[in-house]
Order: sequence, then C-alpha cells, then structure tokens
Amino acid sequence: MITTNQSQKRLEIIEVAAQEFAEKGFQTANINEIATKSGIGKGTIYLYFNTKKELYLATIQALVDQFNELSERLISMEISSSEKLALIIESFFELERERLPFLKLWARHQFHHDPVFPEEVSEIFNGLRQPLCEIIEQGVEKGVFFTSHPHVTGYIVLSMLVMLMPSLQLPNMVLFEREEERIPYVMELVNKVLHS
Amino acid sequence: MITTNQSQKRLEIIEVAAQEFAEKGFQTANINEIATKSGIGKGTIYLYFNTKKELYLATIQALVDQFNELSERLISMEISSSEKLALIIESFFELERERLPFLKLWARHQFHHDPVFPEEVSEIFNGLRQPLCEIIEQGVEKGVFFTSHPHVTGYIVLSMLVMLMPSLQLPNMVLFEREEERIPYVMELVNKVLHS
Amino acid sequence: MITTNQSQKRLEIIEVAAQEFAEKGFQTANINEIATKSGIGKGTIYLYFNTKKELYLATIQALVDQFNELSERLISMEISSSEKLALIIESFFELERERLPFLKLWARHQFHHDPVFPEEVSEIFNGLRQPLCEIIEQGVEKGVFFTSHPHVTGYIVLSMLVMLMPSLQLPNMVLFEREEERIPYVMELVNKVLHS
Amino acid sequence: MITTNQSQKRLEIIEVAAQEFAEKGFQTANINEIATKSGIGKGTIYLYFNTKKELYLATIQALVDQFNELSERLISMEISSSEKLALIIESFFELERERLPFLKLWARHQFHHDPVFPEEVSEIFNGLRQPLCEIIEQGVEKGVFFTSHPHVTGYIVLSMLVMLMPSLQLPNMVLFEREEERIPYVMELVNKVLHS
DNA sequence: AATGAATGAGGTTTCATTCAT
DNA sequence: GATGAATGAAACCTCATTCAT
Repeated sequence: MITTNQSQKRLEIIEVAAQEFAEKGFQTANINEIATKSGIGKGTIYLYFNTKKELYLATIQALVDQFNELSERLISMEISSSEKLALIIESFFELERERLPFLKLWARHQFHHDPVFPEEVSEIFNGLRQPLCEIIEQGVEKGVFFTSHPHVTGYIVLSMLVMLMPSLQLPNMVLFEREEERIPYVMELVNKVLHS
Repeated sequence: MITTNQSQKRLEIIEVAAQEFAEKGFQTANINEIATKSGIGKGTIYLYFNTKKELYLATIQALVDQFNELSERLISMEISSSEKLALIIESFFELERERLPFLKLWARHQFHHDPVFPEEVSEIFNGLRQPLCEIIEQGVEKGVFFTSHPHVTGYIVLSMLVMLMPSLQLPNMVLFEREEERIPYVMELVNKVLHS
Repeated sequence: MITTNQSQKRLEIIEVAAQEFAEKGFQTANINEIATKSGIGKGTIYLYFNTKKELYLATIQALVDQFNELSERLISMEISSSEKLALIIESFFELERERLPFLKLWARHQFHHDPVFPEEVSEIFNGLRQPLCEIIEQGVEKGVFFTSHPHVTGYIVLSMLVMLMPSLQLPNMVLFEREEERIPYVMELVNKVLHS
Repeated sequence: MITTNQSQKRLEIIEVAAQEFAEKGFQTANINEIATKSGIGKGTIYLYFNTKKELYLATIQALVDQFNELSERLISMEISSSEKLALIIESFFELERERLPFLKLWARHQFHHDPVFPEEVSEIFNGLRQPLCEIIEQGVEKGVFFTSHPHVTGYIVLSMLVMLMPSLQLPNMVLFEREEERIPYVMELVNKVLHS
C-alpha cells in the first residue's frame, strides 16, 4: 500500500529527526543532515512535513505515543503496586538503550530548556501519561505508599530517575563507580520516599 | 572611574543577556534584542564582549560566581547540619525571585540540553560549588544523615528542588494549590531521604 | 552531466568575480554584487565557494592556469628566440581584449598592493610561468640576446608591457595618439634592451 | 601659533596615515589604528579631517607636494641632461629609505590597483611632476637622448625603477644577489634605452 | 581642544524552503 | 515521487563617524 509505505517513510524520518533534535535542539538541528542520515533527499522531507516545525512536533508526538503505549502496558498489569513501581523503574532504565533520543527530547522539554513553540509542544506533552504518578497515586489510595501530594511525588521520582541515567550524561555530576550500584540505590531512595 | 562604569555596563549587559539566554538558549538568543533590551546599540555589546560566545560564557561565569558567593556564606555558618540543610533549601527557593534567569541557565546546562561549547561551559560549571552535596556529605560523616552515595544524593535533592520551583515553570506538571505547602513538602521528602 | 554543469557554473562565477576583484580588490568587492552580476542569488555563490576568500583564491588560481596554458604553447614552439619574443609580446597585448580582469588581478598582485592573504596568494602566483624570463634567459645563453641579469630583465620587459596596455588605464599617463604606434615602439625598446 | 601647531599635527597624522594606507589600502586601513599610532584619540582625527576619504586625499596630496618639491630642485639644476638623469635615478632610489610609504601609495595608484575615488585621486596625481619624462624630453630635444615617444619612455623608465626597488617587495620576483649590482644594472638598461 | 563610548549601516555567511527537472 | 540547486531572510560582526563630556 502506498499509505503504508508513506507511513513507514515518515517514521524513518522521525527516527532520524529525533536523534538530531535530541542532540542539538530545534534551532541547531539541520534539515539537510536529517535528510542525509535518512538516506533521502532534502526535498523529500518536505513531502512528508511542511516545515521544520511540523517535523519537530511530529517527532515529539511520536515519542509521546510510544511512551504511552509502554505505559499502558505497564499500568494495566495485574500485580501489586510495589511490584508495578519496581517494574516501571526498571523499564525506564531500559529505555536508555533503545529510546535515548526520545528520552533526551522529553527531558529537554520537561526541564523546559528549549522553549520553541511552548504552547504547541506543551499541548503534545499534555497527552503524555505519567505512569509513575498514576501508580503512586493508586498506591497511596490503597494505603501501600505514604506521601503527601502523591502526584507531585510521582514527578519527583521521575526526576530522580532522569538524573541517574548515565546516558543522558548530565554534566559535572559524578555518578557511581560501578553500574550495578544504581538500581539498588534508586530503590533505596524511592522506598524511603514512599514509606514513612 | 572608568573601570567602575565599564564594569557596571558589563554587568548590565550580562543581566539582560542572562534573561535572553535563559529564555531562548544560545542559538536562538538574539544579540540585537539583547542590545535593545539593554537600551544600547548593537555595536556597543561588542565593546564589552568580542563575540556572542564570549558574552554567553561571561554570563555563565557571572552566574557561577554569584552562586558560589552565596554558597560560601551558607557553608561556613556555624550551625548544625540539619539547620544548614534547611537554610540551603530555603535560600535556594529565595533565589527564584531575584536570580531566575541564572537558575534557568544553570538548569539548562545541568540537564544538558544546550550543548553549545560543551567543553568551555562545563569548565565554568566545574567551578560551581555544590553546597547540598557538601552538607549532605558532612552530615553522613557525622552520623546525622543516612544515605548511601551521599554526593549523588546531593544532586538528587537538588533535582527535587529544581522540579519544585514554580518559576522554572516546568511544563505539564501540576504543582501545589497553595504556595505554602511547598516547603513543608520538600522538607518531608528530604527528611525521608536522609533518614532511615 | 552534473559535474560539467557545476564546473561550468563555477567558471561563470569566477569570470564575474575576476572582474569585481580586479576592479575593486578583495575588500571592496561585494559578494552580493558578484551574485547579481552573475544573475544568481547571493546564497548560490556559497554552494560553489565556502568563503569570499576561497572565491578570491580560486579566481586567482584560474588566472594562473589560463596564463600557464598559453605560456606553455608559446614556449614550446620551434622558432628562433627573437621570433618567440615577438610572439610573446604580441600575445600579451592580445590578452587585453579577452583577459583584462585577469591581467588586472595579476598586476594588482605583482605590484603588491593588495596584501590580502599574502602567503596564499603568493603561493598561487609562484606557479605562474614567466615566459618572458624563460625566453630571454635562453636567448642570452645562445648568444642571441645581450643583457646582464637576464631573469630580472624578463621582469623589466614585462613591466614595460604592462605600462603600455591601454586597457589597464594606468592613470595620469598619456599614451600614443595612434594605437598602431604601440607595437613598433615596444619592439624598438625591447630590441635596445636586449642588444648592445 | 595655533595655526602652526594645527599644521604640525595635521602633518603628523598624515605621516602615520601614509604608512597605514600604503600598507593596507584605503578600505583596510583603520582610522582607529592611525589615531593610536599617532598618539592621539580617535575623535581628534576628525578635528583635522572630516572623513576617512578626506584624510586619504590629503595624504596623497602631501605626497605629491613633497615629490614635486624634490623634482623642482633636481630639474632646475644646471647640469647636463645625462648627469641630471643619473641624479634623478639615484634620488629615486634614495627615496626608498625615507619615503617608502609615499612610494607605495604612488605605485598603488600608478598601477591603478586601488581605484577608490578614481576621479579625485587622479586629479591630485595629475599635479605630480614627472621629472624623468621632462628630462628625457629635454634630452631628446637637445639631441643627447634618442627615443621615439620620449614622454612615454619617461614612464617606462619609471616603471623599471619601481620594479627594481627591493623595499617595494614585489612578490615572486628574484632580485639581485648583491645590492651593489642594482644601480649599474639600471644605468646599463637606461643607457640602452636612451641611446641607439 | 581632545576624547573615546556609542552607534548602526553594511557586509559576510547560514540554512529552511521552493521548484524545475 | 524524489531530488538538490537555488534562493534570500536573518543573524553576527566591523568600523567610520558622532557627540557628550
């Protein structure tokens, strides 16, 4: 089908664009380079996206969709809140390997530091499910977790995870000597935060 | 004195530049606009800074210096670790009102999403004291705080504070209904993290 | 073929650039005007040459190559030294009509009054053959011409020719009333210089 | 006298400007640098000259006046044409040491390669006496020298001298190994040109 | 009279976008 | 459908010139 091919090509472009935008931000990212890395001509990009801005927004939208799909799966599993929490955290760290550009793009937005088209971008990210918030809120309701302002705590835990992702290479921050220490450390933190 | 005036003007430009760079990042920030907002001509900027890059680095350097001055004062006070910690957190929140652009610039760097001149920028931020890390490390040594990896925990607490600063306007994040709930909530979190 | 077209366009730009640079020198020459006179957009220049400097050097290089091609042909002819000398002089004057900008550019350099990138420019002009020097040196060796320092004399004769080119429009210099007097006059001079 | 001081200062500025313009040409020469090298403030230049162009023209005018003064002295001496010719040539070479910038400026104009304000500049140089032309013309009239087009020959001899001035550093031109060979060589050339 | 801080026109260069092939 | 040569708006930066002191 033409449609399928078109969809396929769109996604390929978005994949490459995500890397570019993640690495360089909207302004510095270069349409030509995205085309080259996609193995297509510069003009072809414009057959799929009218402007650079549109490509940017489409890229972010794709990220949100992918995230949400994963979140959906995790949230709807039939396990205890604590197990779900641990699972989400592990899944999040696993994203590093395969979805790094998407993570970077999200962090770039979440920490608000590439405020191009803030309204449009925010609208897209408004559709991002926050499984951490949801699971913590549920846990608090069930009396399994203890924290005031559970929704905010969800974001706080999220920020912890982000700071501890070595692939984001947060500068000037000395991390663990041994990689294996990370997950236990995170679980220690999170447990402290969610229990008395 | 000429020197005083020159220094004064430099600082005024830096003040405006900090806002521009904080809001838009290096690439998108516009020298012309910085000039206009400073109430001076475009060329005048170049009397004080040779290039846009130099202005950017000088701006960051000024931020670091100001931060360090404050940190120095706090760290050297003769009070208990817990009191010092509370003081630092409060001071940090107070920065919001007056030093917002500087905070944004730092966050932009810390979350690594404006990778212009990474070496030069990182070198400047290497000189940034981390009072939270220092006080937590000291507290752990004294047996007042409990956490593995105290340095990392310092950064984690920092990221909490950042996420909870309403002026940074982290997008898509619902914060407290009432402003007064913020500090108690933060202290609750931090106490949980630093005590068993 | 793409290559041919590209080469062709490059040459067209160089042709126009040669005129601009010849008339105004490197600094005063205006990229925008070169584009306009070439009938192309400003940005197009930069598809073929990365910088104004690169365009300048390429222009000079093209001049040298063209000169050398002509020199080669003349030098390798199987005629007597005197005939060769006369031929070179006539050819030189013929250059006026078609290669005026190139002549000007060379003169600008040779009389050393546009010292932009002296190293790079000199390196290019080092590759310029000096057929007058060569033929005079050969003639002296064969005993046909008489002059001390034949190589220097080659340059001297060259300077005579330059001064007598009306198209160079050397200022404040009254030339011949009748064009036809020029070549006989030059031959008279050169013969005097090369014979006792 | 105020007038004398003013005149004096004007001359000092012109002296420095001559060097700058000679070395860099009109466009590249820098008003600020001229001021600094003159030991005065940038604004002061504008008390004496309304524009950069005016300073340039004044500088050229001063050169012409100085040349003419020297020429006058030489031309009016009561010696034979041949002796006068030799004297002029020697004087010309002596100019190298003390009047190099002026020589460069003149050569820059004469070889027509900095055609800023061609009309104004040419008008000034129109007032430049050409002692070589004059003496050769006189010599031909008296039957001492032999050449057709004596005025043109004057210019030709002039161009020889210019090419042989090592201080002009004509590029890509190998000159004499020993400085002393220069004047005899020139006299050999000139004698050949002016005698049958 | 002398200054030099301030200015902004003008020049080079980049790059998203168009469109003829 | 796909391309990439061409474009020109927009950004940085320089420097002759002005003018308040």
